Amino acid sequence: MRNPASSSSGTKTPCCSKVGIKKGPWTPEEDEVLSNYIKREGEGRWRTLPKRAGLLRCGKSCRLRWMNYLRPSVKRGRIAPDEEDLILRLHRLLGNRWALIAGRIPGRTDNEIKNYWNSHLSKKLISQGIDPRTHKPLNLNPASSEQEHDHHLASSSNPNPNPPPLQTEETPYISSQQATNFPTNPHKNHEPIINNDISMDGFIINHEDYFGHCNEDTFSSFLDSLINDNVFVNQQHQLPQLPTPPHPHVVVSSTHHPVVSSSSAHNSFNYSNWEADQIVSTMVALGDNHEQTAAAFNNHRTI
DNA sequence: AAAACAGACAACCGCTCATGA
DNA sequence: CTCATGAGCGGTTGTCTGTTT
Repeated sequence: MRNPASSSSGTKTPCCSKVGIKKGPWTPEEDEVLSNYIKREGEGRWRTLPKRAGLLRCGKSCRLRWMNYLRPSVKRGRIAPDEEDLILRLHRLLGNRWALIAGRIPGRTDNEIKNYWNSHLSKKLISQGIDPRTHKPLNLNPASSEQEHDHHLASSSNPNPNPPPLQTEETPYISSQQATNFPTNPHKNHEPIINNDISMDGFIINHEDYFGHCNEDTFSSFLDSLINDNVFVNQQHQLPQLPTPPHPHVVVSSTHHPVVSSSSAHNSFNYSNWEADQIVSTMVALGDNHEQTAAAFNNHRTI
């Protein structure tokens, strides 16, 4: 890991430039101190936490260590194939919104997913001829792009044609607890410019019409629906029925976060249903631009 | 056995947003 | 309304580790 004594970039001003603040990898002793303190006092007040806990770290570093490594809910180990598939689908919808994606994958952190994407999935997509940023075929040939696109989408979204059952003891897909972890403050910087009207496959989608009334819960519900594969079933070439609460498949918890019942996730999720038909029709209906979709939701959430 | 290389991932950094004074 | 502060996010860096030459 990093050498604690060395700074990665000489000219940058670190957040914790104070003398005596330790950097670099955490020791088991530091982990224990931090864990014990947070278990005792709870999370939050990160800026002052190091001093109160007796750690020579900056608050940011403590928060990161806790969130990405020490939290009891953090799941260690390899990314399972079903998790990978979910990451792929969510990335298609959301782009590099790692925190948002992580919020949908139990026990995984944004950092972990980001690392996995950069080291595994992006390369995997490239090897399949897919642009990992746009999820569209590389070297687009306008004449055959759609067909090729569909083909690649099908193969990328489900690399294994006969996957094992998704819901297992080891890999719960979306727990109700996880569903309630939907971030309350989705990051909003770096949002793309939104085309108000997207024309694709003969449809005109106006975000004012379709997303103008959406709020965060709606977006969350919508994601849940996509994950649970219950929005576009039997909807070929129809505009998506963006769930306007109350959505029949979403239980809104007391914290106003939609909850996907595990049984629902279990029973309704089926790899075959997530084949090209579903995903492609979804994205076609949405203009096949996950960033625009997500941005549209975010953009109008506050209006 | 040693060096070179590549992959994995923990950690850092700067930026943005939310909130309260 | 403005400013300061805290928190969270995504991009990037740097080190460790395993593999290849």
